[in-house]
Amino acid sequence: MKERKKQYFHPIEVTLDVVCGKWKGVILCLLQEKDYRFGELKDQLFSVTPKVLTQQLRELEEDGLITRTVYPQVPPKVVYSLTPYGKDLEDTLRMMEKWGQSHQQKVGDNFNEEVSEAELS
Amino acid sequence: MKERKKQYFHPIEVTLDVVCGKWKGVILCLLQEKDYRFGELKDQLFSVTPKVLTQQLRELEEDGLITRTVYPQVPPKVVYSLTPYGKDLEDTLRMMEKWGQSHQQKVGDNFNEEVSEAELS
DNA sequence: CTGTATCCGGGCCGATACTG
DNA sequence: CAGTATCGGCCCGGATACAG
Repeated sequence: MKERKKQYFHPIEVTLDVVCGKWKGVILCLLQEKDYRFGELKDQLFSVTPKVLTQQLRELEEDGLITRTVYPQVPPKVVYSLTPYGKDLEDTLRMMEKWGQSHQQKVGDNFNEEVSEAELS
Repeated sequence: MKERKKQYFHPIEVTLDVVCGKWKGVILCLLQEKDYRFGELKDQLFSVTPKVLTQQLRELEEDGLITRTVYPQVPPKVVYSLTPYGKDLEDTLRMMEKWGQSHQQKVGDNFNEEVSEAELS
């Protein structure tokens, strides 16, 4: 899977190592609000494939941020929720969210300008 | 270089997109303290190659987090410093740093518990 | 509903050598 | 001192199909 045995020079690398996956940030933000089932997450994330979603969730689980609860029934039901360590990230995530909003606004003009696809020649 | 035309589902993706490079977190943390010259950063990061360091710095610059100031002299001198947007990340980075410390600590404790748990019974 | 199994392309990042 | 240039490996993440 994902090897995480490296030596860190700085504590922030630990956090980044754990949070830097294509969908992990959003997943963690969603789970701050409430627990989610696998399919609900898939719907929220819209364009994620089940394989990749499973990967991201497994890694978050291995890193101790979320728990996976299986309800033995048909059809199956699996609920993902935050561990205390995952909840400890809430304030951090909110700050990242805020910064992202303001930064996107700043760069937002650039993004909007290239909405027209007739750009490259 | 690095294409950043994607559509974001969530503001946090902007922040992660900008901060998630192999050395970007540490670089930003260092620059919170003081400005750095290229060689100083290279020394601090220890195992980074000049090519990769340049890449990371260029991307941070493109994203508006840092500025690159060239002093026209021989030998050359280039100083990297934070923009206001980069400075706005300070609190966020500190929180990530703190969480990283405690999480790393937690994993350390688990290891210790596994070894010493037999002594308690 | 909640996943696996396979295949695969791209880009991140490193090693090494060279330059103004 | 502060970078480029070139080559290449690895792994992340997507597409698609299948399964309990």
